[in-house]
Amino acid sequence: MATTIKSAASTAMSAAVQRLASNVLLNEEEVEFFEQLQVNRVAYRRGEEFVTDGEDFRLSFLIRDGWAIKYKMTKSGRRQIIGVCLPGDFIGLHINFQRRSIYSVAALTDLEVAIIEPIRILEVYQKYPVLASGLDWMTVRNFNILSEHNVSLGARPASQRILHFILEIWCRLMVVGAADDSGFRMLMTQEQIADTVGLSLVHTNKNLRKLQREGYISVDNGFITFNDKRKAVEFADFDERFLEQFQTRRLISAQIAPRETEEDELARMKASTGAPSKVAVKKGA
Amino acid sequence: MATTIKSAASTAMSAAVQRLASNVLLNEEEVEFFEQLQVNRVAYRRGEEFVTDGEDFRLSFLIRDGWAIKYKMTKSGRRQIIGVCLPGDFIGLHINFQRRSIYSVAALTDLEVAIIEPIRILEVYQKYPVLASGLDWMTVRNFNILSEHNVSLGARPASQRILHFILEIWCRLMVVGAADDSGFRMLMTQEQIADTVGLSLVHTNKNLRKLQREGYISVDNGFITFNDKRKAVEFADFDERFLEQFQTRRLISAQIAPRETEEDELARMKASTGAPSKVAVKKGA
DNA sequence: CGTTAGTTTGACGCGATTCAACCTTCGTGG
DNA sequence: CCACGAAGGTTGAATCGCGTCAAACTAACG
Repeated sequence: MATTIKSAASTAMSAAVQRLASNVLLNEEEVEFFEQLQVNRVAYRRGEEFVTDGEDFRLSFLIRDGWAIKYKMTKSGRRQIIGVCLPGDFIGLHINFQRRSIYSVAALTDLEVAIIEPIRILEVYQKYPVLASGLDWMTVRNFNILSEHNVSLGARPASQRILHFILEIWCRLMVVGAADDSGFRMLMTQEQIADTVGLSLVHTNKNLRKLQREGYISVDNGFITFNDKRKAVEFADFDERFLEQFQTRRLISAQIAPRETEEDELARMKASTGAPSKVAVKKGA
Repeated sequence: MATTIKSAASTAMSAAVQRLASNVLLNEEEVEFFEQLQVNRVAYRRGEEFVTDGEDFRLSFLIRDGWAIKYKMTKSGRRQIIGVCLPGDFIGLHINFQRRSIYSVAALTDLEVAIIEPIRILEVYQKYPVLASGLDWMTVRNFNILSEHNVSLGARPASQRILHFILEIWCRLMVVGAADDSGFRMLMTQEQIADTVGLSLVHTNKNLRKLQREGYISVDNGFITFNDKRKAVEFADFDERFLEQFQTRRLISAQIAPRETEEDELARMKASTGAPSKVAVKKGA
């Protein structure tokens, strides 16, 4: 099962392009450019820390395959995982603004990433307004994810917090084709989940078992299945609009001829999930 | 005392410009344009909710004076405050991407805001690369603030969490000149603080008192004073780099002639707190 | 001078952490 | 091929932090 998912994610179109295509209509040229961005690749092994809090951080990463975590340590030695990075996610997209990292990043699984020089991202903003719009979308979405985490950590009890997190990961994996309707393979240990939802390992375990006992999820060898999604969403107080944000649109590329007028481009951005991006009014005014 | 601070914040240069100027070198033209952006003003009264979760949200706000909160309600009726908005902060800067709001915003104090059409923000990105760079900076900083909240909520005990939050607000107020070295006027009730740090009102009160008893802060009629900032920063596990981010640079405007070459512009962006922004390479390459 | 919003404090109980033990699976080396 | 250790999962019991309930207090305001 796991193998199927993995191969699906790494064929033909990269996860990153799938992510972008879920928000914005891409043409062939854009897809090609974005794939090209990812030529410079590196692999990390499970457990490897490849960005360290406080140290130099001048290159951006784009996850092609595998999962990673962004985290910080408190002075009392507790680890708080700030974000889980899935295929198609950037790490350090806005790195232009800081010379040193203010968090650490480690590979949760064996990892395949593309290393991207910040300059190339600027190039996206200069030359590919639709792609840029997609990147901005990703930034906004990450902000929303982080906000939801805040709500969970601050105002939701243990079991809801955990289920909410599981639902979030599932949504995000769906977009890049690494989950199916029934569920997904959870690649985090309970300790890592605990450090994400701000609970102790023991308490996380007990509530995870409770969620199973009460029929919200089934766990089989790391594969999490939702028995009744509606019930789970309800119980976890999961914002359905959040879910909508991740609904991938089927329309991808090849629907629009490569060389288009500026009006077409604007139209494509308007057709994206939301209003036109900041680059939309490129020369309008 | 409060009056002094307030008048200081609303004279001559707007808080927003002060914020931008703390990261980026602005010339007169840019300052003027940005002030002009804020001509369309509205006032809200303390307690008024002017953005509602789930409803239309198509205009951006820029706080000129007063404080506001962004929050969400959970289904169990708890309120989690996602962010405190201070003078110079945008609300809905990236609104282009969502038609409806996914949080509510309410005035914490009487509020004076500028209403800005998203199109005008696009204009900033088109025509004023240095200003745009400053806006991006603000976005990144907001992300960092939210990340720190995550760490606090997930991994820090009550008293540290509260003190950390107080220090954060102090830092942010310093940038816009609404706090001094000794402390600042806290304009939130304990209930609002509680909803921000994810604790009950009672427990927040008790720990707030403990912080006073143990000599970290003094509170006099809403004015919070740090008795020993070093000790407070240490106890709250407050990231000093976070603090540095907010250190305002003295160099503002008028240092560079209004009409400059593109190289000067690039240089000014490079001189900002960090590397050049994405708009830096406008026509380079 | 009463009313309301906000602060403060004590008592009680629950939820989460911690400690401690045991179990399973899996990879590695003898 | 089995023995062993390491990593991860599971469970119970004791403890502590935090939430809830309840009541009193203070200051601001009409």
